[in-house]
Amino acid sequence: MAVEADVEWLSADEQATWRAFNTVCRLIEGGLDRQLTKDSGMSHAHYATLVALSEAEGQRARMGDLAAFLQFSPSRMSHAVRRMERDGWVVRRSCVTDGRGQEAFLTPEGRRALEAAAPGHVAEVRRMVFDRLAPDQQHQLRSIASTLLDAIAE
Amino acid sequence: MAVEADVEWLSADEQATWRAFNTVCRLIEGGLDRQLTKDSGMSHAHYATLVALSEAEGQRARMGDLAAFLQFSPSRMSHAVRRMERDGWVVRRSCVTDGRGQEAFLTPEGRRALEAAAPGHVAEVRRMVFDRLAPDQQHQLRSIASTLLDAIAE
DNA sequence: GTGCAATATTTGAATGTTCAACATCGTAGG
DNA sequence: CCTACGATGTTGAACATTCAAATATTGCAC
Repeated sequence: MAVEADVEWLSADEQATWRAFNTVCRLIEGGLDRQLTKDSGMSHAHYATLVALSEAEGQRARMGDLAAFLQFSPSRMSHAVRRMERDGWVVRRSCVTDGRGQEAFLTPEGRRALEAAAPGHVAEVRRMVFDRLAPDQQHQLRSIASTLLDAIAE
Repeated sequence: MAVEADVEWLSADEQATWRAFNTVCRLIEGGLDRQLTKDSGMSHAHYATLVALSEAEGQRARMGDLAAFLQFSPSRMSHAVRRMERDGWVVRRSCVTDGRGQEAFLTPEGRRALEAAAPGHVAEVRRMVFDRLAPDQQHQLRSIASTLLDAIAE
């Protein structure tokens, strides 16, 4: 990218906001990953995948839908499911109605792993986020996150 | 999902907040990484490291201080600096006052890379975050992020 | 029907991240 | 002194993520 004639730098206030926000994102994600890895042997991405499948009709979903729901790249989704298949939490089957597609199914073992992991994970989310925020901050955070999400989704 | 006796699940409101927030974090980090990689050949972590060094006294810092400032693990910091040393943006030297320590120095080449990358990065941060938020949301976000940061820092 | 672009997913290589193990140095106590 | 312990960093292996390329199938234009 060529040097723009006029880049509007961040103000001191914006910079402080940005650094705090960015650091918080990293720390929270890291904390959740560490908790899940230590207590349940799965990454946060695997946990989110299990949750998505458990909520889906018939405990199964097309790879693409799963990726779209989780906002994962197709490649990331594919690698993640392959890994989880190795662990016995998921199986892949060719889609009947579309030969190109694959469907991921949650196995009973996967459901058990999810149910075992959920309480600790939820507690950690509470500990790191909701326990710290006043009710109005919680409401503000929801509004801010939704605003950004809509904007990014274009 | 099975209900555990003593875990307080997230309310529908909390769950919506949490999913939006978590997704936004992932998308923003991913977007910044992609922009920097494409336009400047560096990851967000490398960019942050260059910024930290450029702001440090004498354009250098102890590995540990750098890691603490960026909230990186020592290992991550070490790998990142090794990689950046290979790119000629940084050099490592043994610390004079403490034989255990290493200091990372920003090279002129590293400074040039940073200066070339900064405008595009700032523009992306604006595009993804500050352009979308009303002034009061911006203020709220700073307050929320600071609150969480303080809490996580214990 | 045939050919071809679009769609759905996977694969392999490069890079990044984490964890545990290791090496080295500083320092406080005996 | 010197010994043991804590602090500072690095390394290697396992795993995760991304990008580009490959594969397979569908749907459409003709």
